[in-house]
Amino acid sequence: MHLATFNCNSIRTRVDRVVALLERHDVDVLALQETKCTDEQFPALPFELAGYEVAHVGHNQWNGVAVVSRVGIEDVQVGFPGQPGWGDPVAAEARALGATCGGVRVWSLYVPNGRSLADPHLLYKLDWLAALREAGARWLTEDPDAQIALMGDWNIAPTDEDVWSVDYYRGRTHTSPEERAAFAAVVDAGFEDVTRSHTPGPGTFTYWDYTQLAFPKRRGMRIDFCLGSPALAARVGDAFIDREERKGKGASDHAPVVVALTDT
DNA sequence: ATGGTAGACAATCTA
Repeated sequence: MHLATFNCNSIRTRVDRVVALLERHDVDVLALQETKCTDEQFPALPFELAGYEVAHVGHNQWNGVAVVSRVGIEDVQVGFPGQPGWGDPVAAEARALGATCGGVRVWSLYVPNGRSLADPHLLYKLDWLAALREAGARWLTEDPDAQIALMGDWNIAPTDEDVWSVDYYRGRTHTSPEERAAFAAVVDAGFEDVTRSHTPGPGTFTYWDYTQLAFPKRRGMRIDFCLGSPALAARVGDAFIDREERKGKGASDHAPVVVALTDT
């Protein structure tokens, strides 16, 4: 079975490319982030014609996450327990969607960006990750054998290897000790980055800014991950980053990450 | 020259 995660940066703009990558990589379950549309606006038909079901949550032009599956979608859950909100009035954003697909509890996650180290949005990001850690720890307490895949855009580069320049990101978000600690806490709760050993760095990235020719200059970050529970991690046979998808006109600023699971 | 690119939506906001 193949799992994948992709920050598509607008599903309406890129639906044909996304369906094509499902077929190109024989993907069974795809976690999408930044769909940038409401549930009504989500273009489900192209996925259904390709044999997939879709679960989506989107409130407006920002955020939006989905799970796309051809191995069933059960127990769809919008948001995780304790997920902090944002805005005025404070409300949960469309940043987390869970669904059970082919026996795997898949979460499509779009971690808040943080914006800058002095911005309240960074505290929101840290709270959000702490709450996710608590929820994840509880899921594992309830069922230590659960196959859980926390997939998405984590907006954190966990190590210095995961950015093109340590100096460039000093004083910016994504590499601060606080953000890295928040990511490490999720790992400590029992979720392993299942992609890294199959996609070694340095210079291995999943995101490149649209500006300043960042992609051809190989100036990127590794911020998209699949964190697996022990039972899920034990099934991972391979993983890769589809860097080709970032090339050319009309690409997202992220590349998809694909994880191959062995059969149970 | 407060730049550069992309998307949603229609004056800015987000990344």
